[in-house]
Amino acid sequence: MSTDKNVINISNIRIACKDCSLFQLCLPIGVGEADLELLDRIIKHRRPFRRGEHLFRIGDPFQAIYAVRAGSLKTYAMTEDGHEQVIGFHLPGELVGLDAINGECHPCAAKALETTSVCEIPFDRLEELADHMPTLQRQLLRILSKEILQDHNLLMLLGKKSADERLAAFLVSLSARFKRRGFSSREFYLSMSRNDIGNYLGLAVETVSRLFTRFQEEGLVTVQRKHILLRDIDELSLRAGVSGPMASSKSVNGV
Amino acid sequence: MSTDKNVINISNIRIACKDCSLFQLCLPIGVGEADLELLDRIIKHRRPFRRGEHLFRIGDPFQAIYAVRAGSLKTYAMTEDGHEQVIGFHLPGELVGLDAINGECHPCAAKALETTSVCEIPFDRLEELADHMPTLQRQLLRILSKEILQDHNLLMLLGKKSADERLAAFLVSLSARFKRRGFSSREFYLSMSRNDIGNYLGLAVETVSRLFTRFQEEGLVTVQRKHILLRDIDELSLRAGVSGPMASSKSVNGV
DNA sequence: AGATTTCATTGATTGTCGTCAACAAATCTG
DNA sequence: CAGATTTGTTGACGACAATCAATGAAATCT
Repeated sequence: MSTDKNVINISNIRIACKDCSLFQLCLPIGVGEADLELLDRIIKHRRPFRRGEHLFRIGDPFQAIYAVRAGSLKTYAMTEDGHEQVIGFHLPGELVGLDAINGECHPCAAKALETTSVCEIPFDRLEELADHMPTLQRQLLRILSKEILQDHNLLMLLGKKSADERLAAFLVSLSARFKRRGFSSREFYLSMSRNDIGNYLGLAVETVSRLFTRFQEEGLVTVQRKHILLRDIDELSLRAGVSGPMASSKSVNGV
Repeated sequence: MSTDKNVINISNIRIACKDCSLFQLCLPIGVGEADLELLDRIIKHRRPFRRGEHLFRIGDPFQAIYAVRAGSLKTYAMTEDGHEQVIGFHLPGELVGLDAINGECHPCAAKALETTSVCEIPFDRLEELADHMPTLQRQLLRILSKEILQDHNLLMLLGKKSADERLAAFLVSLSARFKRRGFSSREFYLSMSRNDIGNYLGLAVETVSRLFTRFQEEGLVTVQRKHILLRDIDELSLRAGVSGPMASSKSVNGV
């Protein structure tokens, strides 16, 4: 917070992929050193984005995909009537911009939630590279497929789950993602606003706020502003799955 | 309906990709005849599936993706508590099973909604083929990306839209997809049940039923069982986008 | 064909969550 | 640091859609 008063020239402190702790998260390829070197060479490191800045906006020409290096960001689209719809939150090691591959320009925007640095991967160069690297090609397909899978999970959440199930699922999911990155799975910082959370989960801000309060009253979490402490992850996981009005009354569908 | 009493040997009446009217829909690649021939060779035509039969179930080992040839099917996943969640409906020319590429087995099931024939494309063979065909590789990425984009659209629908907006959007979307395939965009047959529609749209069956009735009363559609006639597509499109309680009252967000 | 089951429609009622509104806290700005 | 703006919390109220329940219509089965 206090060390980055003066922006220094990033290009000088560029870090190679092979030395990046996130490397196996963003492109977990099984390639040799030589291939990795090639991959590394096309990747651009850009100056960090400040909170609120856009990596790209809706309609921007698609040129590159991005890997989050540090910080976090959100992607969002616009409904026809000008409403923002948060599509996802992205933590270090995650890729952004995959939904633009098909088209000419970005169908959604990416905005930094805090000071965030990313690796820019020009897509045409990546494709060229992949032409001669079957492993990379296959990896790309897997990454996109995984993204589809994640979206399907979110679809289930929005289609079936009640408000508390949604928030519980959200917290549990974040917890797992932080853990995977070596951060605490019990305690973390929510870089997104309540508004963004509600938007993402298909809930009103007020509902999110109330739920945080209720979860806290029930001893599930301790919430202090954007700081979250999960006191009972098991119970939260339970709520994320089975709960709501049906769980108590009777067998839901005979299973 | 009356001609397929005896199942005949499908392998004899196999149709080449290059002669398939759907070819440019399912794999719109810009490849030469020779490449197309290679692609065609790995594709298997299987006997048609009857209504209710599964192409694959949740947890089945992933071996192939499928292109719908005729008929239609639904894909669905299971929530933790055993509830079915319809992920999508698939018309001729659309690919199924893309969310399994990342893993070992299918995360969702695919079930025929009517008598349906598909092309089975063994994925390992497809990858081998793509290793030597950059265009195919790139095409695959684009197809997956498109799928992601579609999921995002559905996310917006489930996250923000009211019940009538959802059904309107559903009908308009189906209409466009039928049109693309050379069928009527005004008049079509809903192969899926009301239950499936509701499940897909995150609504109760009863709500779907009531909405159909209401849309009919308002002269937007004529519904007769599963047969749908769109009387006012423009108005439906309008409802699919802007409507609900906010549209009338005041500017939603200053835009 | 009749019986059984599945599917679709309609009505009555309840509950969850969104909306409106006011307030508090924090962050931004000059 | 004070004022302004954004962001988060809490309460009251109402609406939309889910649930419960009953009936009707098709489709499937024997």
